Amino acid sequence: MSKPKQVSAAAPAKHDVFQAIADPTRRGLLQLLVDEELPVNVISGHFPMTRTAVSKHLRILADAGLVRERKVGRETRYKLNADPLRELKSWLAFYERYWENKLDVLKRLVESDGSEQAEAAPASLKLLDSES
Amino acid sequence: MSKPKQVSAAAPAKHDVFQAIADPTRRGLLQLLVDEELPVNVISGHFPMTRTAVSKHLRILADAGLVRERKVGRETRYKLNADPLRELKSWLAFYERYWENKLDVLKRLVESDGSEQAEAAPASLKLLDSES
DNA sequence: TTGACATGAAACCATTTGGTTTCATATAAT
DNA sequence: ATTATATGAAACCAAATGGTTTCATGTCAA
Repeated sequence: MSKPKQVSAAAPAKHDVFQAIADPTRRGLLQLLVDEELPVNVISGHFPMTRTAVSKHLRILADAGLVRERKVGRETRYKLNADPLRELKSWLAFYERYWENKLDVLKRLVESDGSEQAEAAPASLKLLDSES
Repeated sequence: MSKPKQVSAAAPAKHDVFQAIADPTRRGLLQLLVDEELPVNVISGHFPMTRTAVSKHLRILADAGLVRERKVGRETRYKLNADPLRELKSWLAFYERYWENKLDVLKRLVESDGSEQAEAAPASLKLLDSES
């Protein structure tokens, strides 16, 4: 009886987000549903495959929490739920410092010889806030 | 006339980065190689599978450009190359507004003065708690 | 030179994946 | 009440995936 009603957060994530976004069709689905809630019928019209196939992709996305479904009459409408992408973001964040090579250059500069003048740094320093 | 034909030449990406990071073992590999260049032998010691299996994962990562290999004597050493993750980052960036803007949802709600329909308010407010 | 070590390639296998077609069910429309 | 629509579930299938074992090759050490 007690239907937990799927509140917020804590998505069970039977399919993890990494796997969910691995498929290009699925990424296309996310993009399509980014600001519109659409029924399966309409959604599948955008992809070169069966409605059933699209439906299965939607299920995988739903399992990963990336999409929310809502029954309206005889149709099921889906819309994006970007929340689980936060996990991706935090995973990515860890690696960001490893592609900002300029940052490493600066770091080496600062760490390896602190005795020298720090005046050479300004140009490099700008790179530190690279991202908005 | 001379077709630009993939100017960058840096990212052949036979395997795309989305698929490459979909596998947990592969993500583990990236983490392991984050600041150390290691030979296959040592790398495989960290995973519960055959050296050959690890080697194949490394190949997939290499194909996606996420790892660089270098032959040293009779061993092949691998190290992280985070650069291709930029693609992921930019893909993600597009979706960021769809989770950051939950604040905006509230803002819109408050600003519209709720004169039309206030029933949605409590549900929306709940979404705010999902903060990392 | 001979033998041990490090590795990738190949052949093989079980499971998962992405897709299809067919069928059942619930809701809308006539 | 009957028919049409929207959808998911099931059964099925080919290809990809993740793994294994075996083998060949190149390099280091004795």
